[in-house]
This record gives sequence, structure tokens and C-alpha cells, in this order.
Amino acid sequence: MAREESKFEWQKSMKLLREKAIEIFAEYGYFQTKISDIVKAANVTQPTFYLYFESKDVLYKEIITDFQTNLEKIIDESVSESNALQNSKETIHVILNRMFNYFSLNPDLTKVGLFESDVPTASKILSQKLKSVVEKDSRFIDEDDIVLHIFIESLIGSIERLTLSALLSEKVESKKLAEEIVNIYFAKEKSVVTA
Amino acid sequence: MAREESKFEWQKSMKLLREKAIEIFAEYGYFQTKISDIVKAANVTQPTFYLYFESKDVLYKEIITDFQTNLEKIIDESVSESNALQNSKETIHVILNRMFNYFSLNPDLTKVGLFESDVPTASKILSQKLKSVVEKDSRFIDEDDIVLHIFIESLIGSIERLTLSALLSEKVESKKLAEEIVNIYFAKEKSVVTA
Amino acid sequence: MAREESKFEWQKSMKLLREKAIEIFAEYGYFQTKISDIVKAANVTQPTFYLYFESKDVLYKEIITDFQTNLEKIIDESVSESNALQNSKETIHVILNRMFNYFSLNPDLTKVGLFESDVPTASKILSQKLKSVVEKDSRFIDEDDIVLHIFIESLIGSIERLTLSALLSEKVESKKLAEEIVNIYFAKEKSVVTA
Amino acid sequence: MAREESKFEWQKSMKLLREKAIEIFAEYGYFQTKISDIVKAANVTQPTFYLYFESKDVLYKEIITDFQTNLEKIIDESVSESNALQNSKETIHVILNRMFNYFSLNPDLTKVGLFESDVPTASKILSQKLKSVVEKDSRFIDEDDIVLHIFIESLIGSIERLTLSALLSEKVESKKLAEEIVNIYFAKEKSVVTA
DNA sequence: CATGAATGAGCATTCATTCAT
DNA sequence: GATGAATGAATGCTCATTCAT
Repeated sequence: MAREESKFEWQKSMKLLREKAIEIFAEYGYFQTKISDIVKAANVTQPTFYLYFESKDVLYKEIITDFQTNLEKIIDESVSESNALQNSKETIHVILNRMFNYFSLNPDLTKVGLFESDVPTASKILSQKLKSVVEKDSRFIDEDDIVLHIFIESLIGSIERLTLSALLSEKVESKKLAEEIVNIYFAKEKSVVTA
Repeated sequence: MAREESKFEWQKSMKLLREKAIEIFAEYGYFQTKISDIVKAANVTQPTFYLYFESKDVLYKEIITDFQTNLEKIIDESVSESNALQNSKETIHVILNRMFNYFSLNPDLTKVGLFESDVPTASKILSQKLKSVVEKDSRFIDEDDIVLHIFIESLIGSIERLTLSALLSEKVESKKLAEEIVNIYFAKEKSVVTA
Repeated sequence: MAREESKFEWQKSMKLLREKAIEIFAEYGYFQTKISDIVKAANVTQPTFYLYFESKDVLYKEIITDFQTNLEKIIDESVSESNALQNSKETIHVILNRMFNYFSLNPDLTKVGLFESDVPTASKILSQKLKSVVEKDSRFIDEDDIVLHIFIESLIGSIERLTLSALLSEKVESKKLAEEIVNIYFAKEKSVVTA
Repeated sequence: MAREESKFEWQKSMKLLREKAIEIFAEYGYFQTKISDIVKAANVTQPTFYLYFESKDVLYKEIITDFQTNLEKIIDESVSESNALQNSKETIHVILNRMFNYFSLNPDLTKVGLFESDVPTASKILSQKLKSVVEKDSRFIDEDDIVLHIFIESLIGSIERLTLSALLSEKVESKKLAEEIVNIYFAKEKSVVTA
């Protein structure tokens, strides 16, 4: 028993460092986060950091990749779950619900993954996925590409901003937020009713 | 003559430095912009920089304040111009039109002012101003504050994102973009018709 | 049985570590050899290294001392073997033959021992020993010390360089090399004939 | 006048740093030379070092290249000067004379350039140049390549070693040293007579 | 005999900023 | 108005070495 425990001991510092790194990256951003800050928060010394992570940069990218992988999985699951649904409105609603739920459970990771400046790949994922959901909607079949593009990008902008200023600030809970966004973007269709 | 010349020469370096700073800040962001890059681009030496600006930080804030002042003025003018109008839809439309026009004329300044991470004051201005426009709308008088907050923040998110991915990327011109955003956010009302 | 096995197992890691250390020191030199490299090559962990060796430095010096001891023995044996010979030429020839033979059988150890920069003690040994052989030669009895010194040092330089660029590079075999060096340094006397 | 002086002022720290670097590299070798040592010796701070040199590594290579360039020039000049001479003996003598003279005037640079471990390019230069001088000698026209190779490499070894243990240690002056080496390597021909 | 985990001490390099001219 | 020269203060990263198990 004790043996098995010690076998996973190595994860202790590593996990702790990663957690603290996420917290501090979330609060201060990449450039203002010093490795000395991270190790101080984790109560280890600098060389220990390099025992587990190649560099500050690599850790940062690992974290972001993590977030993106999760994000992608969530969207894909939502889409396949609501596969039977005919309109994109309901699919988007399911996606938003799950996504915001994930975001609120991982606020710091979300901050890092969604608002990192240099590599806006989370946005790219959102862009792709949402586009493939919405473009089948009858509402856009006669419109040109630009209108669809604007709709999607607008939606992503809303998601990003509201995640920060409503969800993670704990002003609005995820369910309500998803509902209201759907109400805005699918106003012409009949309103969503809260369960 | 020599005197008059120097009258115009004066601050030549200062203007050039500020211009180059805006360009480079826009491309690389605050932390990845080195003063040595700015002065190199302006063909002066480092001490010259400190002749005109107190520090990197202060220059950055000056630039952002500049942008914010302009932004505020534009919104205020738009509001007073469309004062007679009864519904917020038209007012927002006018604001967006003018704002996007300004943005597309000052792409680099906009990038710096709108997407600087640390001090989201541009967003605050937008938030305040748009709120005061929209809250009079009949659509929100029966709703609670949260719904209004979400509407405003969603709109700001859309504006920010579309500024980057549609306007400054030159995929959509300002007029069209303003129109489409209004169509999304005021879908229940009758559609905007292009002039 | 298990006991006997461990009797042979004992120092298995030690020998392996020393061997790998010699290889890596030979290839990369003292400063560019990391203990982590050595233990990796020996498939053990870092603390195991310190189980057998006090430090990197001490191991290095042990290796060099090893080489020097062997070198000294080889020269001494050669000298006593050719004790009867009247001229230094033959003695030198025997020394070179044996020495080069030893070098070519231990190329990595030779590289470390002969070309370590900081402590040129191998050279000192060569210097001493060769001097005591040559100084009895009639050729030098009337000359001043300087000429003898130059002769010895020149010979050592030749040995060192040719060890690297002819012997260990496998361009020339030890016997031929010894012969040619003698031909150069004892040209006035009648030429050595290959056996 | 003062103006012209200040125009070359920038060379002051740079030259001083390079000089001190050569001294310290010569004494301690590349790996044991810290930039902090160099700047301390030159009485400047670390950033000043980077004002003039890209890195420790680049400076080191610059120094070595410097030495090699000079070495090459000296040999080439010696060769063309003694062009009329029929035998390689005299040419080698001239080369050695000039070379040792240069070495004794630049002892530290020579130590760095001639005994740097990683990049034995100085040796390569010597090898090439000396080979082209000697291979025309009647003495080698009937011999195989190996004998020539051994002769050259032996000579280089002698030069390197004696430079350190006779010339730079100030035991022998350059003229005498050149003469004695020639006496060793061209013993069959009639002896060189000191001027 | 061996190792997982950790660290003290150091090192090259960078960058905003300043002073004398 | 402008610059040549210099620096204080960090910061990321490395490596030999050790301790508890």
C-alpha cells in the first residue's frame, strides 16, 4: 500500500506545480509570470520545476493544449448528443450549456486557455466547430458566406466576453447564460423556455 | 527661417517614435515590444526616447488613453446626433457605423487600445456608454438587470471580436459590419435596410 | 551460489560506470561531460554514481592516475629490457613500440590521459623518463641542456600528436609509427630496419 | 582633437575586454572562464560585455579566427619570401622563425589559438601549409603518403609542444628554437649554422 | 545495491533606464 | 535636440550533489 502510494509520489510536485502555474498564469498572464513565482507558490525550488517541465514556454503550451483538447471533446460530445435535433438553435444551446459548465468548473484554466494572446487556437476550434453546426441552418442557406462568418465570430466574441464578465465573475450561472445567449442569437425563432 | 524650420522639426522625433511604438505594440504586444525595437524603427537612439517619454509604460498608457478619449468622443457624438430617435436600435447603428469607421482608419491604434490585456478600460467605456443607450429601450424595461448586462457584454464581445476578425482583417467593410451586427442584436424588430 | 554471484556482481555497476565515463570523457572532454550523461550510458541513476565515486572530479583524476601508472610501468619495463643496449636509439624504439601498442589497445583511456588540459602530468612522466634515457647518449654529451630539452620536448610533442592523428585514427599501426619516429629523430645513425 | 579622440572612445572598452578575455582564456581555458571574470578584469559590468560581443562563445571564436588568420598570413609570406630556395629545409626554417617570433610577441593569443581543444583548426592550417611545402622535397618523392603524413604531424606536434614548453615559458628564444627544430628534422642534410 | 525526489549555487543573457557630453 | 557608453536588477536555466527510503 505504502509502496503503491510512493509510486505515484512523483505526481505530487508535478501536479502542484501545474496547478499553481495555471493559477498564476490566469492572474498575471504569461509574461508577468516568473518561474520563481510558480515554485514559490508550490513550495519547491527552481530546479524542481525543470525536473518536470522543459521550460516555462513548454509548460504554458501544455496547459493551453490541455484546455483545447477538453474544449474540442465537449463540443463534439454535445453535437453528437443533439444529433437528432433538426435546428442548430438547440445544438448551440447544448454546446453552450456544457461548455459554460466546464468553464465554471475550471475558471483558471479557462482564463489561460481562452484569453492567451499569442496563439488564438481556442478561438479557431470554436470557429470551426460552430460553423459546421450553424451552416446547415435554413436561416443561412440563402445568405452569403460573410453573413455566416459574422454570425459565428459575433457568437464567439459573445462567448469569450461573457465567460469573463458574467460566468467567471460569478454574476451569472452557466445555465442562465447559455439560455440568454441563445435568446439573443436566435431571437426570431420562438424563445427558449427554462426547464 | 531656421527658426521656423525647427518649429516644425520640433517633435518630429516624438511623433515618429509614437507612431512606430503604436505599430510595434500592435504587432507584438506590450511585453514583446522592446524600446530598442521602437527606437530602431524610428532611427533614433535610446536616450532620445527618454527625451520625450517618461518610460515604456507611460507611453503605452498615453497611447491607450488617446484611443479611449477618441472612442468616448465618437460614441458621445453619435448619441447626441441620434438623440431624437426613439429606439436604441438606430442609435446603436449610428454608433457602430462611426466607431468601425474610426477603427478601420486607425487599425494599429485600435489593436493596441482594444486588445491590451492588462487594463480593460476601453471595454469599460463601451460598457457604460452602451448601457445608457440600451437601458431606455422598451425591450428591457421589464427584464432584470442581468439580462441587460448580458446583452451589453455580448454586444461588446461581438464588437471586439469582429473588429479583429472582420474589420481589421479587411474581410468586411465598416458599414456592412455595423448593419449585420444590428441585424443580429435587433432581430425581432424589422430588419435594417441598406441605404 | 547467490553469494558467489553477488561476488561477481559487486562492482559491476562501478566498472560499467568507469568504462562509460572514460568513453564520454574521451569524446567530450571533462567540462562537457555531465554526470547525467555517464549514468545514462551506464543505465543507472545519479545516486549510484556517488555510491562508487566521490565526485566527478575525483573519478576523472582516478582515471588519469590509472593511465599514468600504466604508462610509467611500460616505460620502466622497456628500459630495463633494453638495458644492455648501448645507444638510446634502440631503447627509445622499444619504448615507443610498447607504448603505442598500449595506446592502441586503450584508445579512449589514452585520449583522456594524454590530452587532458588541466594537469599535464602524463607529459611530465614522459619528459622525465625520456630524458634519463637520452641524456646518456653520446650525441648530447657535449651539447648544452637546452638542446637536450628541445630534443625531448620535440619528441614528446611528436608522440602526442601522432598518437592522435595517426595511431588512434587508425591510419598507421603502432609498429610502423614507432619505426618512423625513430627514423626522424635518429636520422644520422643508420636507419632502422623493419623486422 | 578631443572630438577625434572620443570618436574612437568606443574601442576602449571593447579592446580592453578582448585583451582581458584573451589573457583569461589563455590561463583558464574556455570552460573555466566566466564572463564575470572577464568584465571584472576590465572593470566594467556584465551588460557592457554584451554591448560589444554577442556571447562568450562568439568572442572565443572571434579570437581563434583572429589567430588563425594571422598564422596563415605569416606562413604564406614566409613561403613566398623563400620561394627561390630549392629545398624545403630553408623554407621551413623561415616559417619557424617568423612563426615563433609572432608567438612570442603574442603569448596569450597563441595559447588560446594553438591549444583550444574543441576546434583544432589551427593545426589543420599548419598541416595543410607544411604539407605543401615539404611534399616537393626530394626526400619524400619516393616515399609513400604515410611517411609524409607522419613527418608533417610529427613536426606540428613538436612545434605545438615546444611553443608551450620552450618558447612561451621563455626558456628558449624563437631563433634558437627554430634552428634546433630544423636540425632535428633535417639532420641528414648539413647542419644549419647560426647567423 | 539502488533510486525517486529535491536542491544550493551558479551562469549567461536581457532590458529598461541614465549620465556625461 | 541628440547620442555614445554604461549599468542595476532581473530571469530562465543548468549541474553536481544529497537525503530519505
